[in-house]
Formats: sequence, C-alpha cells, structure tokens
Amino acid sequence: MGRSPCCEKAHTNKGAWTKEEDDRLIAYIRAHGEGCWRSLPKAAGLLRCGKSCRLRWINYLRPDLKRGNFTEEEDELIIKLHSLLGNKWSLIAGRLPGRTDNEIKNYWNTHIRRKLMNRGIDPATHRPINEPAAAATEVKTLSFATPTVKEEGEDQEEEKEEKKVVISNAVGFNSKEDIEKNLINLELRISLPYQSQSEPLNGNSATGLCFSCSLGIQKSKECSCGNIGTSNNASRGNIGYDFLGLKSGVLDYRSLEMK
DNA sequence: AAGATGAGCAACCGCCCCCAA
DNA sequence: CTTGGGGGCGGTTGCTCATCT
Repeated sequence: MGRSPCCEKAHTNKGAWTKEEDDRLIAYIRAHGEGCWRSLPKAAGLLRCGKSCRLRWINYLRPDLKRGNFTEEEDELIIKLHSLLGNKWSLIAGRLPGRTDNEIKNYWNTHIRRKLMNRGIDPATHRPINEPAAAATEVKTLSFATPTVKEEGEDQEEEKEEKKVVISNAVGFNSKEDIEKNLINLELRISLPYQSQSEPLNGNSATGLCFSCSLGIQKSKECSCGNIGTSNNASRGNIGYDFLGLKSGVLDYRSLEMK
C-alpha cells in the first residue's frame, strides 16, 4: 500500500522557479504566513507541488537568509558540528543563523570535504586518513541515546553496550575502560554556550536541560528534563531558537573543542 | 573557437516522523 | 491503538557556468 503523492504531479511545474512564481510565493507568505504547504500552491495560484514551494521558500526566498560566502569561522563550526552530529544538516543549519540545511550540505560536499582531505582528515570519521581502519570503524555520529537507563534482561544490556560504543567512538574513546570512565562526563564535552553566571539560559538554569535539549532537540524522545514543547523551532529557520547561543552570538567555540 | 570536463548549487525524490482523528 | 495526512530531512539528480585541452 503506497503513500498517496503529496500533490497532483500531472499539473505541476518542475525545475527552476521563475521570477513570477517567486513573487507569488513571497506575496502569499507575507500575507498569510507559512503553513499548510499542501494547499498553499493552489491558494497562491502556483502550479507547484507544496513541497517545492516549501523548499523554495526555506532555501532561497526567506528574508532572513544570509547569502554569500561562508566565513572561516563558519567553516570550522560546520566541521565541529559535523563531527558531533554527522549528516544532520538541519541541526547544523540551526546553529548557523541565515544558513539553510541544503546550503550547508552543498557546501560540505563541495568545499569542506576537500578541505578536510587536504588536511589529511577523513571527512566521514574526522580522523586522520592514515589511521588504522580498526580505530575508525563504527564512527558515525553522536548518539543521543541514554545508556544509563536501567532495564533488566540481556538484550537491554547488549543494546546499552552498543550505544556506549557508538557514543564512545564518536568522541574518541577506544577502550571499554575509557567508556566506563568517561561516559558520565559526555554532557560536559559538548557544553552549553558560555554565558555570564548571572544570566540564566533561556529561562532555564544550566542544570535544567537534559542533553538532548541542550543540543536543540527538545521534542526528542530522548528528552529527560521535561522541556518537551518549550521550543519547537529546532532547525526551522532559526526563529526564536538559540541552540548553543549562536543566534545571540554568545557561542564559545572552545566549548565545542574535540579532544 | 569549440568540445570536454568538473564544480557548484537549486531542486527533486522518497523515506521517515509526528500527530490528529 | 491504529491509521493516514502533512511536513521535514538527507541523499541524489541535473542544469548552468567556468575552466581546461
């Protein structure tokens, strides 16, 4: 049983957007705001798929987009975030005000990958290219799983162990002992942005956010601090959202330093 | 000058997740 | 609890333009 198509493809335009289409889309969203992308094309008088409209708006027409070259600081931030998050372009984009996931993804594939290769770093693992394969295996992304959950049963234990390995490899622990010793401190490795002590972070005390919330995935099922729903704008145009304090410019890059 | 090749990027595709009914 | 619609995301495609031969 296949899914119904998101729109009637037979009567929709594809390919590059014309100036007229852009104008229509901008005018409609200015008047009515974003939302209900499926019905938007018809309402706006566009022969386009709703998804296409959404993409065009988010990646190109949004007024808060920052066009132009990436700065060296942005480069380094993308590299660090990618080493932590993997190909979670939307999460990475959420940390770079004015940049879109698509833009960052393209930039990564065209510029940063090469840049890392030139430095002798494998862009997939963020480890030296000539490092023995064994040390680089399993390294994918930082898992947001919560390995400290206590459950009975062998399967649970095995799963727990797997999660530890995933996390440990992502942050560079190699032995089981390293994992046990350092697991509890993982949250400190990706610290919250530097802020003056007297300034609570978005109304939450520093201890009020769980790991997943501090990474900007408040609605994650991994959330353990009860902040679900308090900020649902992760990777949605950086509006009203302040992961790592980037939006307000208080990010301390040093806090993202990988070993 | 013209064709071949590569880089950059906008746009599409299809899968997945969330949530309301 | 189940189901299906809506929207989001990552991967991929294909077009355009620049550079090379």
